[in-house]
Amino acid sequence: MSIETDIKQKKFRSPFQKLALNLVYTTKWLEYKQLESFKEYDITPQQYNVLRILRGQQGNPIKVSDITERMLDKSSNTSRLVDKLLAKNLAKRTSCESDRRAVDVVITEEGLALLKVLDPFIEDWENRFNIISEEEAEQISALLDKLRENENQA
Amino acid sequence: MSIETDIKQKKFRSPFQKLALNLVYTTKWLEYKQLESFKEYDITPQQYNVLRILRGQQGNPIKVSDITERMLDKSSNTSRLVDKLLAKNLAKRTSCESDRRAVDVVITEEGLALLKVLDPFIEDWENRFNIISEEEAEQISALLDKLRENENQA
DNA sequence: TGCCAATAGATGTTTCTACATTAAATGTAT
DNA sequence: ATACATTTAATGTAGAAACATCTATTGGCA
Repeated sequence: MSIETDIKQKKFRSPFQKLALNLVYTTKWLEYKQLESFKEYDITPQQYNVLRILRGQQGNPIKVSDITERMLDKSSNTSRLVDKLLAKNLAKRTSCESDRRAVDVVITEEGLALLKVLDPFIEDWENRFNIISEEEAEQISALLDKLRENENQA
Repeated sequence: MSIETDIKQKKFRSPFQKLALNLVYTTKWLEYKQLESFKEYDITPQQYNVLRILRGQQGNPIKVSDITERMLDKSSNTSRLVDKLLAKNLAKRTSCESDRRAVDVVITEEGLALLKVLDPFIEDWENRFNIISEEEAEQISALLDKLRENENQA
């Protein structure tokens, strides 16, 4: 369905306004789908994001602040997210020797196992994107990067 | 900055995964910018969304359920959002005569005045999108619409 | 008409987010 | 070496979101 139909708005101030609304709308839609898939595994998209970052470390510990750097939502409270993962035995926390302020986090076997269960779900809804071509996907990505370019301007 | 740098991830499973992450990341960035602009006017992006819908009615009342239909985030609790607007005298609520379950909502002069103050901010950050062409903006919008197409599949 | 499902919106509750503050450890400049 | 700013993570708190439930009203139909 077109964004016009979805939010029942016929006219937009500009193609840029339309794009901004469409970006927000499409992302909400995407997050909602994701939330739905994850619900039965009792994990939130944010927690999943952290888990995937941990897996990406391939066994190496990573500091809480470095997790934050890699997150999609950098304003989220990583410390408490890690708490949640600990409570479910999906991650381990050990104090960092080289810097005793820092805390090292590692994914557990249980965490890896959960990701393995979730992977097909994720791939499924990523594959839905096949409705557009790989080139188009790359192109949108590049344009999105461009939109964020003048971040520190004005 | 490229999404690779922003989330410190060099490789993606596919251009589709990269796009999915970029969509979420870019929208978070956008919402954060918006939140920042609105903060000094003590209004949230959601409340702003409702206010704009009310203004779009050009003086005609609109039911709470119809507001929800037009919102970007349809899962939000419109009833309480309207409460917030009432508390700030930005909207009025009257019971609907034809259906006593329903509630009619109208924007106040104060609400219109606030929107008028906010408009330039919004236009400013929409105009940043000028970094891409109008055609490109339209094209991304169209592709986003396409991505949401198979909503009810699988 | 009377019954029951459906709808509209309000409200209760738990969890999460945003933001500020705190506490400990480290870096740095004198 | 000491003082002070900075960094790192945890925590406190107010407000918001997510989700279920409740109440009132309406619509449909036997």
